[in-house]
Amino acid sequence: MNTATRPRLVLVDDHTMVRSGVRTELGDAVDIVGEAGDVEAAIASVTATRPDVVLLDVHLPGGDGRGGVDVLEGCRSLTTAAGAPVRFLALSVSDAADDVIAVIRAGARGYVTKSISGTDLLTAVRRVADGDAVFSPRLAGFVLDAFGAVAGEVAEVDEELDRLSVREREVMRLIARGYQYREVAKELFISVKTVETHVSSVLRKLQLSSRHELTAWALHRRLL
Amino acid sequence: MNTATRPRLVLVDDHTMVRSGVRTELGDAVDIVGEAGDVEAAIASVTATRPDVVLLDVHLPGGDGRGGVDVLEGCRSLTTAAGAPVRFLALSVSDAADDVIAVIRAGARGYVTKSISGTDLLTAVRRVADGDAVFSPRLAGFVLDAFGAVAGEVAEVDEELDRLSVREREVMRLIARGYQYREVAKELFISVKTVETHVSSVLRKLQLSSRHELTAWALHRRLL
DNA sequence: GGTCGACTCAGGGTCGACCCTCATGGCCGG
DNA sequence: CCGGCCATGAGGGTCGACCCTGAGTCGACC
Repeated sequence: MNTATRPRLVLVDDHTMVRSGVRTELGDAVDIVGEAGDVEAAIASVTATRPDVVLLDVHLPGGDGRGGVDVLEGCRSLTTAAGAPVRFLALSVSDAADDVIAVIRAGARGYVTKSISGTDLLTAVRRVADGDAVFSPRLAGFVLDAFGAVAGEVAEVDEELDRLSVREREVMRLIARGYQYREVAKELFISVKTVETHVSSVLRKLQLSSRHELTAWALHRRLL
Repeated sequence: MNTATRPRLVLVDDHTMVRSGVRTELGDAVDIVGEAGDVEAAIASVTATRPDVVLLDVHLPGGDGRGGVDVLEGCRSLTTAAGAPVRFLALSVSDAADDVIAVIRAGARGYVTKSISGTDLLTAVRRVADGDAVFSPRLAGFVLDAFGAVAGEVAEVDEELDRLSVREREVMRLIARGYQYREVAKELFISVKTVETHVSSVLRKLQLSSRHELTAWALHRRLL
């Protein structure tokens, strides 16, 4: 992702008025590829379209009644066509600590309230698409205190990550999760030898020397 | 650890009166093998005695001025003679969220305030020694919400862990962290062949088949 | 048309991970 | 005193991880 292209977006909110408002405010700057008003429809839509970013309402009907958290858990580990993870930006009327914690723990990369301006929302969407963490100022201090400074690290990740090709990123994700070469090969329908080639490139580009270091690296950057 | 034996304890608090009070209240039920009143002395004492539990004051002079957190970071990954990790129970006058979060993130297994009764403190020490997580009731909800339920899982760990010998546990910890056989051998002053033997035993006893699964296992049980 | 990068794959080599068997010595409980 | 568990370690074997060289296709860009 870079700021020149339009992020592909899925919009999840049970209020039609809110969805309409977001569409109007963001307008042509994004590509809205899906909308949903409940948990089930949201999971289906995100799985089908694999967007760059999901704008996710925290309080949502359906599922197990835990709102946006159910959606996050139903969409674990999805990736875009480019191999980047599908990222979630929580959009809520509430700034209660409990809501924030639950949705961040479930994997959201940001949290903003519905009082945000259109231009600020666009900025937030773009930053999340780029892998940054985004929080409205009054939440930032709280969240970063609780979970350690993530934001700073994430920025530098994509510099190194950008040097990898799409295919290399796919291979890297599987290797870091402990897959064997043979398993990666079967998963991606390529030969073991090709997997070796990609792994070698990844290790060289990231200046690592073994799959263990790769795992540690990915773990540290929270890419798993 | 089991409740029949007396847990070996190190007491860290800058107030002599508090240490005296703890000694009196816990009396013969524990074996106090060290005491300290500042960060440096605490690290030295814990490193030297490798107790089952460290009772740690959160606000402590010395170090980098971050109190108990400095002690925790100075004592990373220490183990007792039996191969279990040295566990820390934070003891504080404060129940401010910031204090709790900082010390838990740094690795403490529990947090109680100084208003606790002697019998309750003894229970807390024993539970921490057994690997449980312990928090005073009004903190429990907050902490578990933020960091996920840890307490339940830990109990079942030691059943499987108990089937390993002391030496096997030491080897396992290093392997799970990504050490190579050669590095483990050097670290423990034994030959590579002996490391192989121990690793084989560990994998067989835990019914795992590779170091990757071991890492995942240890990660899941939060032994790293 | 030529170059360049991404993706694909093969051959061949080194080294680490993991397994099995076997052997020694110490310590403990029967 | 002996059988058993533990820690130590050797020999020998299979297989996976990682590296280097080389090479064919395809699409993008000049």
